[in-house]
Amino acid sequence: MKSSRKITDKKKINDTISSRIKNPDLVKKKHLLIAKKSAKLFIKKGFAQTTMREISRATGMAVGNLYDYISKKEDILSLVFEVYHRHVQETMEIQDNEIDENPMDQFRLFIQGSVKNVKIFHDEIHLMYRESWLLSKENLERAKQIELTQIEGLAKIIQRGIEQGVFKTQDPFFAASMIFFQLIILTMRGWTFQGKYSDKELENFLETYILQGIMA
Amino acid sequence: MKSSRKITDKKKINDTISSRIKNPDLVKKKHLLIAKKSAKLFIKKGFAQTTMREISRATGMAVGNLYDYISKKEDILSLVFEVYHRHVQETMEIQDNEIDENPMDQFRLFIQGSVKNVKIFHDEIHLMYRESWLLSKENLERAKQIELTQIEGLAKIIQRGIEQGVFKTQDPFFAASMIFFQLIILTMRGWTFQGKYSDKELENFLETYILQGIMA
DNA sequence: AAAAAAAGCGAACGGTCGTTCTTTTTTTGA
DNA sequence: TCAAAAAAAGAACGACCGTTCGCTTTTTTT
Repeated sequence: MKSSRKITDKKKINDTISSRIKNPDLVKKKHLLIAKKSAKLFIKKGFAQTTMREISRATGMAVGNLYDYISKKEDILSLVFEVYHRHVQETMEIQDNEIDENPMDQFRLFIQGSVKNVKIFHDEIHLMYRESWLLSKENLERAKQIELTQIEGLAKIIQRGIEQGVFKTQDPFFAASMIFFQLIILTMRGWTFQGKYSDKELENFLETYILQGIMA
Repeated sequence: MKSSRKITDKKKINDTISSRIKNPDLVKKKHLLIAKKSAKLFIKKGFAQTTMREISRATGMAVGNLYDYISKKEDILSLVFEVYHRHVQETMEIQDNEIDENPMDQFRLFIQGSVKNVKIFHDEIHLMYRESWLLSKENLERAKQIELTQIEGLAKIIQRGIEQGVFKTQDPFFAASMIFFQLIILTMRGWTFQGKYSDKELENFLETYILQGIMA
């Protein structure tokens, strides 16, 4: 029997990764597997330094089989970002449901939630800030957009705080951006504080410092 | 005549890069050339994605000749960092000569000087934050140490400001770290502000925001 | 000016990488 | 139950990478 597998068989389903496999549930399952296992490797060794053979070993899938689910190595990096972004957006939606609180409480809640998220996704965030520039133009644009949405959400909280006189800052979006970056500092420069402060201390310092930056 | 070039000929002069070439001035000159040209390539394509052949073309040196001045590709990354660090330390020494100012002025001077430096070395800083983790243990340790020294310098200024009642913060070193990170964030996430603010506006916002974080 | 030393050169080597190809195994459905 | 479709497998391919080696050219020394 002639093989039915030609490169031209690969489908481009909307804006997701192309795949030769027919069963969409299977594709979703394997994409998640590939993303999770690869993320660990990328974090440890970097994207460029991780080989397809290593990914094959980590996922338990043969190299040829991997290429039934992706079309190039870069697709795997996109998959990793996709999985992380999906999670972020899900937790964002939960936060959005609590809009009628007062700005101060909402702000603290946002900070605390973010700190928790940063802790959980420490490695993934580090990876994204290290290697997002390797993404294709479209995928990079999408990553930027998601970050922007998050910053704008925080800016809105600050804006309401200014209107009610509890916060004070020259520009809410600028302040939101700075706070956003301050939140991820632990991810990128953790070693600066290594051994100097306890986790609790660090969290406390961070929240106080951020607050002082926008308090009226 | 038998070639006198054996790998074992290479000298390890103290803690610098090993080289087969005898003339130290020539080594220094070529190391600088290699570092400057490679930095540009690394910034554009990343260290792992830049080939020795590209570095050869950019420097005008044959590949074999490059290896007369280094012993492995990673040495070139170290060279790039070395050149940048030397510059940073030089500008730091100038700033240290002005210790008897009042803390507020000194602080502003520090911030303005840093902003200027960040602007000049935008690409190099970006590169270092992206790829420092590829360095060998010793070189990474040295990079960390230099950053730490800078932070401690800022912390000392803040400390004096607290003693004189102009600044107020829970922990000077923590505050200094946060400020330091805020200063370089523009390098990494410049696109967040792209088209939103002018350069002058950005500088002004940044200084004001940082100041508010530690003002009494 | 000749010999020795130093510096420069680029083809060639061995290995590894991403990707493809063909075959084998498993699943599906009539 | 068995043939057709789908999925999995891994050997093979070709390109390219970092590095080396032996040679040539240039500079220095006597």
